[in-house]
Amino acid sequence: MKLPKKERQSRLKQKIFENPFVTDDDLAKQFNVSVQTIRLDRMELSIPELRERIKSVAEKTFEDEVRSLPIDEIIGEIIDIELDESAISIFDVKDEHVFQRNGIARGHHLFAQANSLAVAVIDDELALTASSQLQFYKPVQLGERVVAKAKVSSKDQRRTTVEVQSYVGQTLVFKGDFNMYRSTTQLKGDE
Amino acid sequence: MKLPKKERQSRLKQKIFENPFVTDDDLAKQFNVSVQTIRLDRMELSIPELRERIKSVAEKTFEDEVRSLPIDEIIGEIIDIELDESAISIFDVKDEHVFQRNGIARGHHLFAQANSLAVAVIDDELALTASSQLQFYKPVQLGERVVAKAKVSSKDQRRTTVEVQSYVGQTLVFKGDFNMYRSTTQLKGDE
DNA sequence: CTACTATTAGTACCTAGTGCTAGTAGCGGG
DNA sequence: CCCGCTACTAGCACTAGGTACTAATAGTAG
Repeated sequence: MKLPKKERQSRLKQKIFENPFVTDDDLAKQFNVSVQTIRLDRMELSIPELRERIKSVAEKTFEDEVRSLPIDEIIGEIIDIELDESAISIFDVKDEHVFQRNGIARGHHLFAQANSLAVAVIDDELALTASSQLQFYKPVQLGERVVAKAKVSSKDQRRTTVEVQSYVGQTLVFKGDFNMYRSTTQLKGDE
Repeated sequence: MKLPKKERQSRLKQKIFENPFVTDDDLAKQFNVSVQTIRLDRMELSIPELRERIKSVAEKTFEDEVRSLPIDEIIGEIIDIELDESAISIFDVKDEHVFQRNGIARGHHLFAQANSLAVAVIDDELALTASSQLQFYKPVQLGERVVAKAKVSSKDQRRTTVEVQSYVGQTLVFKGDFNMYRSTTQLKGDE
């Protein structure tokens, strides 16, 4: 019934990573061992206690000044924004964003960063992407930092056009033209 | 030296808003009153204790984080594939795919499903998206099942064009034309 | 003087731990 | 068969940052 130590510890690590809000007691019950064993495991794995874990998660958000902006659903970190004008975000390419076999960032992450930024820059209750044209100029590699710059290029009653250009260093790697619906009533289009 | 009650309470509120990580003890020293007074004030103002405050901040971040990450797995489930010909995948729209405020699926998930499918249908070691044109016809709602159908429409030495159409029931909700690079050598383009 | 508010003090209890000591169960080697 | 080792368990004292409650005191208004 009980797992070997190594197995338990690696699962423990995973569990806590997935849900840092879990107590030692919960874990002890899940793994069918004593609380003490869980604590020994945490020591060995250098995993801090529940409250410290929660605190560090909270500190991360809190330190981000951008948290006050209505940006709770953004891919990448917004570092500058002028509503209905322009915005800049950065996105660090990590393991989970790339193809395992060649370390190239998957396209939808670049799209997601650009599209989120296009949504964020629009100063309206609702912003949905109606259509877009994308160009992927150069593969982005693991570890690179993508800087996306959005500019509102035109605006009428219902629609706004946002141009997003993403760079790695000085190199243009991606460009997207987003045609966005605005306003409070949703008719067509997505996001 | 000591402030009147009302004044102290409004400053207390402000202090805690600015820095939710402050303890009652700290506050008591700052306002030069007893810890009990601070606690009575918090009760009257319905401000939760330190740990609860930290926890709620952490929960907010954590939910945002897990929301932006799971774009990684192969998006949608491939239910039929004929290499270099066509493919079909399904994608169920869940909580984590939609905007909280209106339950509409975020565009990059539809893009990700379509783009993954375009990559999958190509019978080559490497397939990267060079460019694409997207149309979002209708918002997709939480709980809906999106069926994406990919068709290879043209093919030459280096490039393949894949048309993907996504449906909810009989309704076309999304269309994407993907211009893909193939082969083992990577030159330009992403994914 | 009494009533009332604001404040302070102190106690028991809570959670989710740390840090420590001690004991046991199972296994391999000599 | 005992020795030593690892893994696990158990218990106790203590901690922070509280809750919930009772009681006492100071000041002020009627």
